[in-house]
Amino acid sequence: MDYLQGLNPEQRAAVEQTEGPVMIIAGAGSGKTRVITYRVAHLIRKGVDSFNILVLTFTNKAAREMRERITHVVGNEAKNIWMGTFHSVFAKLLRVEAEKIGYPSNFTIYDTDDSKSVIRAILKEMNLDDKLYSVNFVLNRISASKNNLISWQEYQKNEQIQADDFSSGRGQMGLIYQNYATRCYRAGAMDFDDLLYKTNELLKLHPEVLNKYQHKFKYLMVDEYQDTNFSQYLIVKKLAAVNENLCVVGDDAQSIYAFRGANIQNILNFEKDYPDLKVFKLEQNYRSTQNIVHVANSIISNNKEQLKKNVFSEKEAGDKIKVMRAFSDNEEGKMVAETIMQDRSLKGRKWHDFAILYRTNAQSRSMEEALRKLGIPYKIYGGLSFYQRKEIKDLIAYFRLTFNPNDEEALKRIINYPRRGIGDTTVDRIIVSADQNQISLWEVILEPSKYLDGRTSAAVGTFATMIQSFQVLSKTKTAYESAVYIAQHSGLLKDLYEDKSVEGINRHENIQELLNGIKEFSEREDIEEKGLDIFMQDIALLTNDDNDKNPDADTVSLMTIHSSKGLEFPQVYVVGLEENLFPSQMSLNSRSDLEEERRLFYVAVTRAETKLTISYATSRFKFGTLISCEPSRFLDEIDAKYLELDYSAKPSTSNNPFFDDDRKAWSGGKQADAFSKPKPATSAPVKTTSILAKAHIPSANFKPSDTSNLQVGMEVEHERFGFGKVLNLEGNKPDIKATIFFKEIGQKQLLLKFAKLYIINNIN
DNA sequence: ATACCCCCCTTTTTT
DNA sequence: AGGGGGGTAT
Repeated sequence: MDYLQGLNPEQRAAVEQTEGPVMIIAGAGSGKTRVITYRVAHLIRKGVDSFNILVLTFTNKAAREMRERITHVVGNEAKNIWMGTFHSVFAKLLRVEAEKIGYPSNFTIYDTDDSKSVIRAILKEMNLDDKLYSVNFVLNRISASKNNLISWQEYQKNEQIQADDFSSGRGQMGLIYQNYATRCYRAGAMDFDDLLYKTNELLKLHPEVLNKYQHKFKYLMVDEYQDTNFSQYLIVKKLAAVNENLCVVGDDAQSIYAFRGANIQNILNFEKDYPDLKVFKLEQNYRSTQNIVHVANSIISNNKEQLKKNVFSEKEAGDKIKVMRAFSDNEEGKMVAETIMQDRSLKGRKWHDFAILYRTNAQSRSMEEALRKLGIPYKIYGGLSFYQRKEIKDLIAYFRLTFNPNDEEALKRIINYPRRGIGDTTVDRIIVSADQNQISLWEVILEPSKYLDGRTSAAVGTFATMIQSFQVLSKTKTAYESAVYIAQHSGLLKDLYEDKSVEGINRHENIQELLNGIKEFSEREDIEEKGLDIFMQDIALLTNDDNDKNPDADTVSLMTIHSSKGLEFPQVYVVGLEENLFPSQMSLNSRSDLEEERRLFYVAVTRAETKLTISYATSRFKFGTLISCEPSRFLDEIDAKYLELDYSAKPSTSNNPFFDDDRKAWSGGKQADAFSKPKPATSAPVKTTSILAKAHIPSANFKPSDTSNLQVGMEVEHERFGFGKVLNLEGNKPDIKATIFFKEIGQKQLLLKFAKLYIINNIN
């Protein structure tokens, strides 16, 4: 039990209290992960069967790291622990039990894009105004309902909800919810929220199943408990009801997911659910200097509702917190990049000692540009995940359809990609036929001649046969063999291979990368089943940091504050501290939203170990328009004695329409108005005009020639595309397609029967 | 059926 | 600024 030696008394007490309900309030940087991992290790050392332990984390990454650290202490036993995110753990459980609630065990998991697409289709069908019923609004409303375990039936019956919807003119919401749920069910699909919602349904309708897992999971631990929603809360409560060996770990000050349905009350009220609860508070911060901890405390003290705790550091006081003012977003990036450059050589840092944190993903651009200019290597976390790329989603849609032919979103995505002559009209006809005959789209597709006319019916039939061949094949082949076969025979690989543009090559490489990933999976020795269906099972739940090829590379990290939770860096830059950006404009309407923003700021600040720099710009581009910005109210909330203001930046004349050469006005003021914004010359947004691409002006004598005898090598002029040379001709009589290289715009394909071309010469 | 152009909206955060 | 959807010419 030597691992207990490295813990402070409070940490150790929390580790050793293995029985009964336990709540650990862990301040930022207080060794929370250590405590959880050692607690699990301790359980196993004490003789608890690792199969009886369930650990729920917030990210896959956290789960992976914990498992590694536990393995370090207890060895291979760690493999048997059920450990993962709520979504992945209960997806796994649902795969086993799905049939009990009417789903196939190979159900598809719809991601947010799939959900939105379903909603779009429903709105269209119901003829609803998509301004009033915006897709985001509808999805949020459905999501919130599911997270509060309100079924569509209850939604329609609930008077309060109905009154709300009607008063906002959205009386059809209940019906939309019903249609959405029905459609997902029909498609054998669950969305993210369903994974929790349906788990609740399963445990409620099937006491024998509940009982089974209650006895399986004798010990439960939940990390980041402050971020759980009602649906998650109830699953945990039910599973723990028999043994009550439930340990939750969290920090109410770091609750930043209320927008997604997380309920901070789950942690604030935990004591009421378990009166014999043992509470441990971890208050010593081992991560940051005293100055950083003081700043963090002074920020969070502006929030009203919180659990009392006193986070302190015994490290050195450290540097003051630097506040930088820039005059534009680009300049902010430049200042950050330059100080990173300086500090690296001055203090002998590595690139990976630095992190730049921002409120919104859109802010990454100005930072990237600045880093690139100075040749600083960086890596962006979050943003578009590998699995969200179009080409990856396309190939995966083929896989999805192979294993679940009812998956309508997958079907719609690929039925005409690559192009096989099945257009929107045909797809609409298939949908109508399916509705009329009360059958699935797939059933229509299987017998196309019954519902469609000759030419389209043949194309659809070929498509169906192809998918069926994938189904047969995948039953016997490994994941890799099946995947390669499907990528080739769907025509997708060829389609991408033929695209020689930079993006096309990139897409082709991405597909190869996915196939490589599947190959690795196929070659794994620790799993028995290696079919493509197994690989597919939780692919929808993977995020991009699960696909990090080179996690140890020495690069500066860029990410949103949300995705920085749980991480730490010696030097941290928190950028964009401006009103309407941080705090976000959306949060200004309610106290609780504003408090969440403040907690977010708290999270950002507490990522820093030794040096923290905060910056803001007085103007920035938003939606392609330059706007002027005021410093964030959060800056005023920090006690000035911890701050060091750097107003040395001189506004550069380039790209700054606000700057009117009146430099005197820009010198830093006193503390009272230290953050007050210099008045710009213009207060209204300044529209920037884009440079128009020059259009080709046809020659004076331009008149379309007869192109029936057009030959490769001829030089031609097009009304809009300008001068070009014929590279290739293909196709038959009326539908001859010409590939022409135009001087001004590059290669194009034109149908001769439509294109108006003037033949200049006939060199051949 | 397809390709291109224009206009709209976006930007809060993510499993 | 950039991406997506819808409308229109090819």
